Amino acid sequence: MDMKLMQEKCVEVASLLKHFSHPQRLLILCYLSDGEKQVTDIHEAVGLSQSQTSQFLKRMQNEGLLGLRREKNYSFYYVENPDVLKLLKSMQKIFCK
Amino acid sequence: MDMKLMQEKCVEVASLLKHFSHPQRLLILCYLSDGEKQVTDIHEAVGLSQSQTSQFLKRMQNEGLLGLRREKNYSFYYVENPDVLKLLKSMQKIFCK
DNA sequence: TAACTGTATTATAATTTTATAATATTGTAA
DNA sequence: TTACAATATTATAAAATTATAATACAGTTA
Repeated sequence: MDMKLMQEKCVEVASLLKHFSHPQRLLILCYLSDGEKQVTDIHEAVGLSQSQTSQFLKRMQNEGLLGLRREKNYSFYYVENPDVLKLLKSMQKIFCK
Repeated sequence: MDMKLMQEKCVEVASLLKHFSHPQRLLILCYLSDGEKQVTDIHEAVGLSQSQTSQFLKRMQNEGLLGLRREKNYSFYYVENPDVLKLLKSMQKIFCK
């Protein structure tokens, strides 16, 4: 792979990986890696404030990592980007064995 | 894997992944993933200033991602952390095909 | 030893991210 | 329709990161 192409890839991938670089936000992603969850469950599971959890989720949704499904007055977030899911799985193999 | 353990892992892994979250720094890591390189080569390859390249390299060395070998008046940096190397390879599979 | 090359350091400004608190919105159930 | 639960938004303060410029240092070579 040539440097020029690699550079472009790195811009794209780094902007995804920004979201992996915060402990509880990474935990959110791991938590979501086995299926959709509602906001309150997420914020209680990872120990972030409701506000910050909501902000993080929204941002990750805006940037295409997560998807959102609304039902009743719940918001269910899930990992939408398939590459992100792949990466989470392979990180679990590398770091959690 | 339980939440408590996962939380600890995420603290550790997120601090590694911080270094993946900047485009040219990620490019440095990719560039080094096929072997050691000297600083000038690195900064020319990735298009960062000499100063910033040196700062990034030093920081990644301090945090255990990179190793350093000195020869003559050159500094050769290489990926020292084997998990980082594994992750780089698996990212290349996911994002660069 | 003087000049040069490669690398590191320092200081600082600019920007981005993170954290926190307060409040707003929306749907649901009493 | 009131009250409540779930989620979102806003503003702002604090902290961390990134960028830039200037300079220092160390080894090499003329």
